[in-house]
Amino acid sequence: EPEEEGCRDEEEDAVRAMERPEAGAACSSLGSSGPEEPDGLAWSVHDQVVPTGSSSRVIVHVDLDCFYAQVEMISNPELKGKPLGVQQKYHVVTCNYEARKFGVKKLMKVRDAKEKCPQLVLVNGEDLTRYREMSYKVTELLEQFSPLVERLGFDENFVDLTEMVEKRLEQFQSDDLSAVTVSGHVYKNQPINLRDILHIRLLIGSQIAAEMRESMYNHLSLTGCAGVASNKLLAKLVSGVFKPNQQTVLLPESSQDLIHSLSHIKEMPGIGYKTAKRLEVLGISSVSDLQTFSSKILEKELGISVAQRIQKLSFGEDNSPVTPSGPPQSFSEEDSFKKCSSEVEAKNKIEELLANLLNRVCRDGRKPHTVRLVIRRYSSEKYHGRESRQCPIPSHVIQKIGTGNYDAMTPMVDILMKLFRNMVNVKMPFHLTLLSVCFCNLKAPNTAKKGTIDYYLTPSLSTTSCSGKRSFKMKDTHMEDF
DNA sequence: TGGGGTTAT
DNA sequence: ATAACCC
Repeated sequence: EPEEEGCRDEEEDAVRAMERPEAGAACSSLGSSGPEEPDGLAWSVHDQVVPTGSSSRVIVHVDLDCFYAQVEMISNPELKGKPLGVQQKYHVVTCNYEARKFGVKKLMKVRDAKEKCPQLVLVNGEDLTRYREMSYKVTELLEQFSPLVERLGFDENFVDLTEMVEKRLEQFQSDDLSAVTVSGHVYKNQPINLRDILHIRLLIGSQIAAEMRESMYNHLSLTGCAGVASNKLLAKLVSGVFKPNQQTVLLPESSQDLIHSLSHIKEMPGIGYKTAKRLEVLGISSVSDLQTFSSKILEKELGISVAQRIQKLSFGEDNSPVTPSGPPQSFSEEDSFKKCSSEVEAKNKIEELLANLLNRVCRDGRKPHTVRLVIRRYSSEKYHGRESRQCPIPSHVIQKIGTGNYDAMTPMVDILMKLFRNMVNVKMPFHLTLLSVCFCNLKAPNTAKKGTIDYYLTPSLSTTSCSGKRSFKMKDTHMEDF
Protein backbone atom coordinates (compact mmCIF):
# COMPACT_ATOMS: atom_id res chain seq x y z
CA GLU A 1 0.00 0.00 0.00
CA PRO A 2 1.16 3.50 -0.80
CA GLU A 3 0.72 4.93 2.67
CA GLU A 4 3.89 4.19 4.56
CA GLU A 5 3.77 6.42 7.54
CA GLY A 6 1.64 9.04 9.19
CA CYS A 7 -1.36 6.92 8.48
CA ARG A 8 -2.38 6.33 12.07
CA ASP A 9 -1.82 9.89 13.11
CA GLU A 10 -3.74 11.42 10.32
CA GLU A 11 -6.73 9.16 10.81
CA GLU A 12 -6.83 9.94 14.50
CA ASP A 13 -6.44 13.61 13.83
CA ALA A 14 -9.21 13.54 11.32
CA VAL A 15 -11.51 11.76 13.74
CA ARG A 16 -10.68 14.18 16.51
CA ALA A 17 -11.23 17.08 14.20
CA MET A 18 -14.62 15.78 13.23
CA GLU A 19 -15.72 15.10 16.75
CA ARG A 20 -15.76 18.81 17.38
CA PRO A 21 -16.59 20.42 14.11
CA GLU A 22 -17.63 23.62 15.81
CA ALA A 23 -14.37 24.03 17.68
CA GLY A 24 -12.50 26.01 15.07
CA ALA A 25 -13.76 28.51 12.60
CA ALA A 26 -17.24 29.81 13.15
CA CYS A 27 -20.00 28.23 11.16
CA SER A 28 -20.33 29.69 7.75
CA SER A 29 -22.95 32.37 7.72
CA LEU A 30 -23.97 31.28 4.27
CA GLY A 31 -26.34 28.61 5.53
CA SER A 32 -27.77 30.54 8.43
CA SER A 33 -31.02 31.38 6.76
CA GLY A 34 -31.85 27.69 6.50
CA PRO A 35 -35.17 26.56 7.95
CA GLU A 36 -36.17 23.55 10.04
CA GLU A 37 -33.04 22.12 11.62
CA PRO A 38 -30.70 24.86 12.83
CA ASP A 39 -28.25 22.37 14.28
CA GLY A 40 -28.51 19.70 11.66
CA LEU A 41 -26.52 19.50 8.51
CA ALA A 42 -29.41 18.59 6.30
CA TRP A 43 -30.69 22.02 5.51
CA SER A 44 -27.60 24.00 4.91
CA VAL A 45 -24.78 22.75 2.82
CA HIS A 46 -26.47 22.11 -0.48
CA ASP A 47 -28.01 25.53 -0.32
CA GLN A 48 -24.71 27.31 -0.06
CA VAL A 49 -24.19 28.76 -3.45
CA VAL A 50 -20.72 29.15 -4.76
CA PRO A 51 -21.02 32.17 -7.01
CA THR A 52 -20.82 31.07 -10.60
CA GLY A 53 -17.47 31.55 -12.22
CA SER A 54 -16.04 32.53 -8.87
CA SER A 55 -12.58 31.64 -7.75
CA SER A 56 -13.68 28.78 -5.54
CA ARG A 57 -11.86 25.90 -7.13
CA VAL A 58 -10.54 22.58 -5.90
CA ILE A 59 -7.05 21.93 -7.19
CA VAL A 60 -4.74 19.01 -6.52
CA HIS A 61 -0.99 19.04 -6.99
CA VAL A 62 0.48 15.58 -7.45
CA ASP A 63 4.20 15.23 -6.87
CA LEU A 64 6.00 11.92 -7.34
CA ASP A 65 8.59 10.85 -4.78
CA CYS A 66 12.17 11.00 -6.13
CA PHE A 67 10.84 10.16 -9.56
CA TYR A 68 13.97 9.10 -11.48
CA ALA A 69 15.06 6.89 -8.59
CA GLN A 70 11.63 5.24 -8.47
CA VAL A 71 11.77 4.51 -12.20
CA GLU A 72 15.23 2.98 -11.77
CA MET A 73 14.07 0.79 -8.89
CA ILE A 74 11.18 -0.45 -11.02
CA SER A 75 13.60 -1.25 -13.87
CA ASN A 76 15.93 -3.06 -11.50
CA PRO A 77 14.23 -4.24 -8.29
CA GLU A 78 17.56 -5.29 -6.81
CA LEU A 79 18.19 -1.61 -6.20
CA LYS A 80 15.27 -1.45 -3.77
CA GLY A 81 16.36 -1.04 -0.18
CA LYS A 82 19.79 0.24 -1.17
CA PRO A 83 20.86 3.88 -1.18
CA LEU A 84 20.48 4.88 -4.83
CA GLY A 85 21.50 7.98 -6.74
CA VAL A 86 20.76 8.94 -10.32
CA GLN A 87 23.79 10.48 -11.97
CA GLN A 88 24.10 12.96 -14.81
CA LYS A 89 27.69 13.94 -15.58
CA TYR A 90 29.29 14.86 -12.24
CA HIS A 91 26.07 15.24 -10.32
CA VAL A 92 23.62 13.13 -8.38
CA VAL A 93 20.46 14.74 -9.70
CA THR A 94 18.11 12.80 -7.45
CA CYS A 95 18.25 9.95 -4.97
CA ASN A 96 15.98 7.67 -3.01
CA TYR A 97 15.18 8.06 0.68
CA GLU A 98 17.73 5.45 1.70
CA ALA A 99 20.42 7.72 0.28
CA ARG A 100 18.90 10.82 1.85
CA LYS A 101 19.33 9.24 5.28
CA PHE A 102 23.07 9.59 4.70
CA GLY A 103 22.78 13.25 3.78
CA VAL A 104 22.83 12.86 0.01
CA LYS A 105 20.97 15.78 -1.54
CA LYS A 106 19.63 16.61 -4.96
CA LEU A 107 22.22 18.03 -7.37
CA MET A 108 25.10 17.13 -5.09
CA LYS A 109 28.46 16.42 -6.70
CA VAL A 110 29.16 12.70 -7.04
CA ARG A 111 32.31 13.14 -4.96
CA ASP A 112 30.48 14.71 -2.06
CA ALA A 113 27.70 12.15 -2.25
CA LYS A 114 30.16 9.25 -2.15
CA GLU A 115 31.83 10.87 0.82
CA LYS A 116 28.52 11.08 2.69
CA CYS A 117 27.53 7.59 1.61
CA PRO A 118 30.32 5.28 0.40
CA GLN A 119 27.86 2.44 -0.35
CA LEU A 120 25.83 4.72 -2.63
CA VAL A 121 24.75 2.90 -5.79
CA LEU A 122 24.77 5.14 -8.84
CA VAL A 123 22.91 4.68 -12.10
CA ASN A 124 23.31 6.91 -15.11
CA GLY A 125 20.27 9.04 -15.81
CA GLU A 126 21.40 11.10 -18.78
CA ASP A 127 19.01 9.32 -21.13
CA LEU A 128 15.57 10.54 -20.12
CA THR A 129 13.58 8.17 -22.34
CA ARG A 130 12.19 5.88 -19.64
CA TYR A 131 11.52 8.79 -17.28
CA ARG A 132 9.68 10.66 -20.00
CA GLU A 133 7.58 7.64 -20.90
CA MET A 134 6.63 6.96 -17.30
CA SER A 135 5.92 10.65 -16.80
CA TYR A 136 3.34 10.67 -19.57
CA LYS A 137 1.77 7.47 -18.21
CA VAL A 138 1.19 9.34 -14.96
CA THR A 139 -0.33 12.32 -16.74
CA GLU A 140 -2.59 10.04 -18.78
CA LEU A 141 -3.71 8.22 -15.67
CA LEU A 142 -4.63 11.54 -14.06
CA GLU A 143 -6.47 12.58 -17.22
CA GLN A 144 -8.87 9.70 -16.58
CA PHE A 145 -10.09 11.62 -13.55
CA SER A 146 -10.36 14.98 -15.31
CA PRO A 147 -9.06 16.28 -18.64
CA LEU A 148 -7.74 19.39 -16.89
CA VAL A 149 -4.22 18.18 -16.16
CA GLU A 150 -1.21 20.46 -16.31
CA ARG A 151 2.30 19.04 -16.22
CA LEU A 152 5.12 20.75 -14.39
CA GLY A 153 8.36 19.06 -15.28
CA PHE A 154 8.34 15.26 -15.48
CA ASP A 155 7.20 14.53 -11.96
CA GLU A 156 4.48 17.01 -11.06
CA ASN A 157 0.92 17.53 -12.26
CA PHE A 158 -1.90 19.88 -11.34
CA VAL A 159 -5.48 18.71 -11.76
CA ASP A 160 -8.54 20.95 -11.50
CA LEU A 161 -11.05 18.86 -9.55
CA THR A 162 -13.76 21.52 -9.29
CA GLU A 163 -16.18 19.86 -11.69
CA MET A 164 -15.61 16.36 -10.36
CA VAL A 165 -16.21 17.53 -6.83
CA GLU A 166 -19.45 19.23 -7.87
CA LYS A 167 -20.66 16.03 -9.49
CA ARG A 168 -19.89 13.97 -6.41
CA LEU A 169 -21.67 16.51 -4.21
CA GLU A 170 -24.80 16.20 -6.31
CA GLN A 171 -24.83 12.45 -5.63
CA PHE A 172 -25.00 13.03 -1.89
CA GLN A 173 -28.34 13.15 -0.17
CA SER A 174 -28.24 16.10 2.18
CA ASP A 175 -28.19 13.90 5.29
CA ASP A 176 -25.13 12.07 3.98
CA LEU A 177 -22.89 15.05 4.35
CA SER A 178 -22.25 14.41 8.01
CA ALA A 179 -20.45 11.29 6.86
CA VAL A 180 -17.99 13.12 4.61
CA THR A 181 -14.45 12.47 5.80
CA VAL A 182 -11.04 13.69 4.90
CA SER A 183 -8.43 11.48 3.32
CA GLY A 184 -4.90 12.15 4.52
CA HIS A 185 -3.65 15.05 6.62
CA VAL A 186 -5.35 18.36 7.24
CA TYR A 187 -2.80 21.18 7.24
CA LYS A 188 -2.06 22.31 10.80
CA ASN A 189 -4.73 19.91 12.01
CA GLN A 190 -7.26 22.64 11.48
CA PRO A 191 -10.71 21.51 12.66
CA ILE A 192 -13.12 20.62 9.90
CA ASN A 193 -16.46 22.37 9.72
CA LEU A 194 -18.90 20.09 7.93
CA ARG A 195 -21.34 22.98 7.59
CA ASP A 196 -18.87 24.91 5.49
CA ILE A 197 -19.34 24.08 1.84
CA LEU A 198 -15.73 25.03 1.10
CA HIS A 199 -14.52 22.50 3.64
CA ILE A 200 -16.80 19.84 2.22
CA ARG A 201 -15.58 20.45 -1.31
CA LEU A 202 -11.95 20.27 -0.28
CA LEU A 203 -12.58 17.03 1.64
CA ILE A 204 -14.12 15.49 -1.46
CA GLY A 205 -11.03 16.70 -3.27
CA SER A 206 -8.85 14.92 -0.73
CA GLN A 207 -10.76 11.70 -1.39
CA ILE A 208 -10.20 12.04 -5.12
CA ALA A 209 -6.52 12.76 -4.49
CA ALA A 210 -6.29 9.52 -2.50
CA GLU A 211 -7.92 7.64 -5.36
CA MET A 212 -5.40 9.14 -7.76
CA ARG A 213 -2.50 8.02 -5.60
CA GLU A 214 -4.00 4.57 -5.19
CA SER A 215 -4.39 4.31 -8.95
CA MET A 216 -0.82 5.45 -9.57
CA TYR A 217 0.39 2.80 -7.17
CA ASN A 218 -1.81 0.01 -8.49
CA HIS A 219 -1.26 0.63 -12.18
CA LEU A 220 2.23 2.11 -12.29
CA SER A 221 3.83 1.10 -8.94
CA LEU A 222 4.59 4.75 -8.26
CA THR A 223 4.23 6.62 -5.00
CA GLY A 224 3.90 10.34 -4.50
CA CYS A 225 2.47 13.21 -2.52
CA ALA A 226 -0.63 15.26 -3.14
CA GLY A 227 -1.79 18.63 -1.95
CA VAL A 228 -5.39 19.82 -2.20
CA ALA A 229 -6.26 23.50 -1.99
CA SER A 230 -8.21 26.26 -3.69
CA ASN A 231 -5.51 27.29 -6.17
CA LYS A 232 -2.30 26.01 -7.78
CA LEU A 233 0.10 27.94 -5.56
CA LEU A 234 -1.45 26.68 -2.32
CA ALA A 235 -1.93 23.14 -3.65
CA LYS A 236 1.72 23.00 -4.57
CA LEU A 237 2.94 24.39 -1.28
CA VAL A 238 0.74 22.10 0.78
CA SER A 239 1.64 18.96 -1.16
CA GLY A 240 5.13 19.12 0.29
CA VAL A 241 4.12 19.36 3.94
CA PHE A 242 4.13 15.61 4.67
CA LYS A 243 6.80 14.13 2.55
CA PRO A 244 7.21 10.81 1.24
CA ASN A 245 4.00 9.32 -0.07
CA GLN A 246 1.42 11.32 1.89
CA GLN A 247 -1.19 13.91 1.17
CA THR A 248 -2.42 17.10 2.79
CA VAL A 249 -5.46 19.28 2.33
CA LEU A 250 -5.39 23.00 3.08
CA LEU A 251 -8.56 24.56 4.50
CA PRO A 252 -8.96 28.26 3.68
CA GLU A 253 -8.53 29.47 7.26
CA SER A 254 -4.96 28.13 7.30
CA SER A 255 -3.72 29.61 4.07
CA GLN A 256 -1.93 32.51 5.75
CA ASP A 257 -0.12 30.10 8.06
CA LEU A 258 1.03 28.12 5.03
CA ILE A 259 2.52 31.00 3.11
CA HIS A 260 4.12 32.44 6.22
CA SER A 261 5.75 29.07 6.87
CA LEU A 262 8.09 29.90 4.00
CA SER A 263 11.34 31.21 5.42
CA HIS A 264 12.27 33.15 2.29
CA ILE A 265 10.44 34.51 -0.76
CA LYS A 266 12.67 32.48 -3.07
CA GLU A 267 10.71 29.45 -1.87
CA MET A 268 7.57 30.90 -3.41
CA PRO A 269 6.90 29.14 -6.72
CA GLY A 270 6.94 31.86 -9.35
CA ILE A 271 9.68 33.88 -7.68
CA GLY A 272 12.87 32.68 -9.26
CA TYR A 273 16.54 33.46 -8.90
CA LYS A 274 16.49 36.77 -10.76
CA THR A 275 13.41 38.20 -9.11
CA ALA A 276 14.61 37.15 -5.67
CA LYS A 277 17.89 39.00 -6.28
CA ARG A 278 16.08 42.15 -7.33
CA LEU A 279 13.79 41.94 -4.33
CA GLU A 280 16.78 41.50 -2.06
CA VAL A 281 18.10 44.88 -3.18
CA LEU A 282 14.79 46.39 -2.13
CA GLY A 283 15.15 44.84 1.30
CA ILE A 284 12.46 42.26 0.66
CA SER A 285 13.32 38.80 1.91
CA SER A 286 10.29 37.40 3.72
CA VAL A 287 6.75 36.82 2.60
CA SER A 288 5.62 39.54 5.02
CA ASP A 289 8.13 41.97 3.53
CA LEU A 290 6.60 41.40 0.11
CA GLN A 291 3.02 41.63 1.40
CA THR A 292 3.58 45.03 3.01
CA PHE A 293 5.90 46.57 0.43
CA SER A 294 4.59 49.55 -1.55
CA SER A 295 2.81 48.29 -4.67
CA LYS A 296 3.69 51.45 -6.57
CA ILE A 297 7.41 51.13 -5.95
CA LEU A 298 7.34 47.42 -6.69
CA GLU A 299 5.63 48.10 -10.03
CA LYS A 300 8.25 50.72 -10.93
CA GLU A 301 11.03 48.31 -10.00
CA LEU A 302 9.83 45.06 -11.58
CA GLY A 303 7.20 46.16 -14.07
CA ILE A 304 3.50 46.07 -13.45
CA SER A 305 3.01 42.48 -14.60
CA VAL A 306 5.59 40.78 -12.40
CA ALA A 307 4.94 43.12 -9.48
CA GLN A 308 1.22 42.50 -9.32
CA ARG A 309 1.57 38.78 -9.85
CA ILE A 310 4.17 38.13 -7.18
CA GLN A 311 2.55 40.43 -4.65
CA LYS A 312 -0.66 38.44 -5.06
CA LEU A 313 1.35 35.28 -4.61
CA SER A 314 2.64 36.64 -1.31
CA PHE A 315 -0.94 36.67 -0.04
CA GLY A 316 -1.52 33.14 -1.27
CA GLU A 317 -3.61 34.40 -4.18
CA ASP A 318 -3.17 32.78 -7.55
CA ASN A 319 -5.89 32.93 -10.16
CA SER A 320 -3.89 31.17 -12.87
CA PRO A 321 -5.92 28.36 -14.42
CA VAL A 322 -4.91 24.73 -14.69
CA THR A 323 -3.97 24.74 -18.35
CA PRO A 324 -4.13 21.28 -19.92
CA SER A 325 -0.66 20.51 -21.21
CA GLY A 326 -1.68 18.14 -23.99
CA PRO A 327 1.12 16.80 -26.16
CA PRO A 328 4.53 18.50 -25.86
CA GLN A 329 5.21 21.82 -27.62
CA SER A 330 8.80 20.87 -28.33
CA PHE A 331 11.25 18.00 -28.38
CA SER A 332 14.85 18.61 -27.54
CA GLU A 333 18.00 16.75 -26.69
CA GLU A 334 21.12 18.22 -25.23
CA ASP A 335 24.58 17.12 -24.20
CA SER A 336 27.07 18.94 -22.09
CA PHE A 337 30.79 18.32 -22.04
CA LYS A 338 34.11 19.78 -20.98
CA LYS A 339 35.14 20.88 -24.43
CA CYS A 340 34.13 20.93 -28.05
CA SER A 341 36.38 23.08 -30.21
CA SER A 342 36.18 21.83 -33.78
CA GLU A 343 33.46 21.79 -36.39
CA VAL A 344 33.83 18.05 -36.99
CA GLU A 345 33.42 17.34 -33.30
CA ALA A 346 30.33 19.51 -33.20
CA LYS A 347 28.88 17.82 -36.25
CA ASN A 348 29.26 14.39 -34.67
CA LYS A 349 27.53 15.47 -31.51
CA ILE A 350 24.76 17.18 -33.45
CA GLU A 351 24.24 14.01 -35.51
CA GLU A 352 23.76 11.93 -32.38
CA LEU A 353 21.29 14.38 -30.87
CA LEU A 354 19.44 14.58 -34.15
CA ALA A 355 19.16 10.82 -34.66
CA ASN A 356 17.50 10.43 -31.27
CA LEU A 357 15.23 13.39 -31.88
CA LEU A 358 14.07 12.14 -35.26
CA ASN A 359 13.07 8.88 -33.61
CA ARG A 360 11.11 10.66 -30.93
CA VAL A 361 9.36 13.05 -33.27
CA CYS A 362 8.55 10.16 -35.60
CA ARG A 363 6.80 8.28 -32.81
CA ASP A 364 4.83 11.38 -31.90
CA GLY A 365 3.31 11.56 -35.36
CA ARG A 366 3.25 15.35 -35.62
CA LYS A 367 5.70 17.24 -37.79
CA PRO A 368 8.06 19.91 -36.52
CA HIS A 369 8.17 23.04 -38.69
CA THR A 370 11.07 24.72 -36.89
CA VAL A 371 14.53 23.57 -35.78
CA ARG A 372 16.75 25.27 -33.27
CA LEU A 373 20.39 24.83 -32.36
CA VAL A 374 21.55 25.94 -28.92
CA ILE A 375 25.12 26.35 -27.69
CA ARG A 376 26.85 27.34 -24.49
CA ARG A 377 30.29 28.89 -24.79
CA TYR A 378 33.00 28.29 -22.24
CA SER A 379 33.66 31.02 -19.67
CA SER A 380 30.38 32.50 -20.62
CA GLU A 381 29.97 30.57 -17.36
CA LYS A 382 27.31 32.66 -15.64
CA TYR A 383 24.16 30.68 -16.22
CA HIS A 384 22.71 32.05 -19.33
CA GLY A 385 25.65 31.83 -21.58
CA ARG A 386 23.26 30.16 -24.01
CA GLU A 387 22.78 31.33 -27.56
CA SER A 388 20.49 29.93 -30.20
CA ARG A 389 19.63 30.11 -33.89
CA GLN A 390 16.48 28.73 -35.41
CA CYS A 391 14.96 28.42 -38.85
CA PRO A 392 11.92 26.95 -40.55
CA ILE A 393 12.34 23.41 -41.81
CA PRO A 394 11.86 23.36 -45.58
CA SER A 395 8.64 21.56 -46.48
CA HIS A 396 10.37 18.88 -48.54
CA VAL A 397 12.41 17.99 -45.47
CA ILE A 398 9.35 17.99 -43.23
CA GLN A 399 7.81 15.35 -45.49
CA LYS A 400 10.77 13.06 -44.92
CA ILE A 401 10.38 13.14 -41.17
CA GLY A 402 8.39 10.21 -39.88
CA THR A 403 7.75 8.58 -43.26
CA GLY A 404 10.97 6.81 -44.03
CA ASN A 405 13.60 6.67 -41.34
CA TYR A 406 16.75 8.57 -42.00
CA ASP A 407 15.90 10.40 -45.21
CA ALA A 408 15.63 13.51 -43.14
CA MET A 409 18.98 13.05 -41.46
CA THR A 410 21.30 14.46 -44.12
CA PRO A 411 19.31 17.59 -45.01
CA MET A 412 18.71 18.30 -41.31
CA VAL A 413 22.41 18.01 -40.51
CA ASP A 414 23.10 20.46 -43.34
CA ILE A 415 20.61 22.92 -41.93
CA LEU A 416 21.94 22.56 -38.39
CA MET A 417 25.54 23.06 -39.50
CA LYS A 418 24.52 26.25 -41.28
CA LEU A 419 22.92 27.43 -38.07
CA PHE A 420 26.08 26.40 -36.26
CA ARG A 421 28.35 28.44 -38.54
CA ASN A 422 25.95 31.35 -38.24
CA MET A 423 26.58 31.38 -34.50
CA VAL A 424 30.17 30.22 -34.28
CA ASN A 425 32.93 31.66 -36.37
CA VAL A 426 34.69 28.40 -37.19
CA LYS A 427 37.71 30.26 -38.55
CA MET A 428 38.39 31.50 -35.05
CA PRO A 429 39.17 29.33 -32.03
CA PHE A 430 36.08 28.38 -29.99
CA HIS A 431 35.25 26.36 -26.92
CA LEU A 432 31.74 25.04 -26.39
CA THR A 433 30.41 23.21 -23.34
CA LEU A 434 26.91 22.35 -24.55
CA LEU A 435 25.01 21.54 -27.71
CA SER A 436 21.27 21.16 -27.96
CA VAL A 437 18.91 20.53 -30.83
CA CYS A 438 15.24 21.38 -30.54
CA PHE A 439 12.27 20.60 -32.78
CA CYS A 440 9.31 22.87 -32.22
CA ASN A 441 6.34 24.45 -33.94
CA LEU A 442 4.77 21.00 -34.17
CA LYS A 443 1.80 20.57 -36.45
CA ALA A 444 -0.55 17.71 -37.08
CA PRO A 445 0.52 15.72 -40.14
CA ASN A 446 -1.07 17.40 -43.14
CA THR A 447 -4.21 15.69 -44.26
CA ALA A 448 -4.87 18.43 -46.78
CA LYS A 449 -5.48 17.17 -50.30
CA LYS A 450 -4.56 18.80 -53.53
CA GLY A 451 -7.30 20.90 -54.99
CA THR A 452 -9.14 21.38 -51.72
CA ILE A 453 -9.52 24.54 -49.70
CA ASP A 454 -7.28 23.05 -47.01
CA TYR A 455 -4.55 22.56 -49.58
CA TYR A 456 -4.39 26.23 -50.44
CA LEU A 457 -4.63 27.24 -46.82
CA THR A 458 -1.75 25.01 -45.78
CA PRO A 459 1.41 27.15 -45.99
CA SER A 460 3.70 24.16 -46.49
CA LEU A 461 1.74 23.01 -49.53
CA SER A 462 0.41 26.02 -51.34
CA THR A 463 2.52 27.45 -54.17
CA THR A 464 2.64 30.90 -52.64
CA SER A 465 4.84 29.63 -49.84
CA CYS A 466 6.93 27.22 -51.89
CA SER A 467 8.26 29.84 -54.23
CA GLY A 468 9.05 33.46 -54.05
CA LYS A 469 9.85 35.20 -50.84
CA ARG A 470 8.25 34.43 -47.56
CA SER A 471 7.29 37.49 -45.66
CA PHE A 472 6.06 35.68 -42.59
CA LYS A 473 8.19 34.80 -39.59
CA MET A 474 10.98 37.23 -40.24
CA LYS A 475 12.41 36.34 -36.86
CA ASP A 476 13.51 32.99 -38.23
CA THR A 477 16.67 33.07 -40.24
CA HIS A 478 15.79 31.65 -43.63
CA MET A 479 18.16 29.28 -45.28
CA GLU A 480 17.90 31.30 -48.49
CA ASP A 481 19.68 34.11 -46.69
CA PHE A 482 22.95 32.21 -46.40
C1' DT B 1 24.50 22.02 -11.57
C1' DG B 2 21.77 18.26 -15.80
C1' DG B 3 18.65 17.38 -19.22
C1' DG B 4 14.87 18.61 -19.89
C1' DG B 5 10.38 21.75 -20.30
C1' DT B 6 7.00 26.41 -20.49
C1' DT B 7 5.45 31.29 -21.40
C1' DA B 8 6.40 36.32 -21.99
C1' DT B 9 8.78 40.01 -24.19
C1' DA C 1 16.27 35.44 -29.97
C1' DT C 2 16.43 36.01 -25.39
C1' DA C 3 14.97 35.99 -20.68
C1' DA C 4 12.45 34.50 -17.11
C1' DC C 5 10.21 30.66 -14.79
C1' DC C 6 9.49 25.38 -13.44
C1' DC C 7 11.23 20.46 -12.42
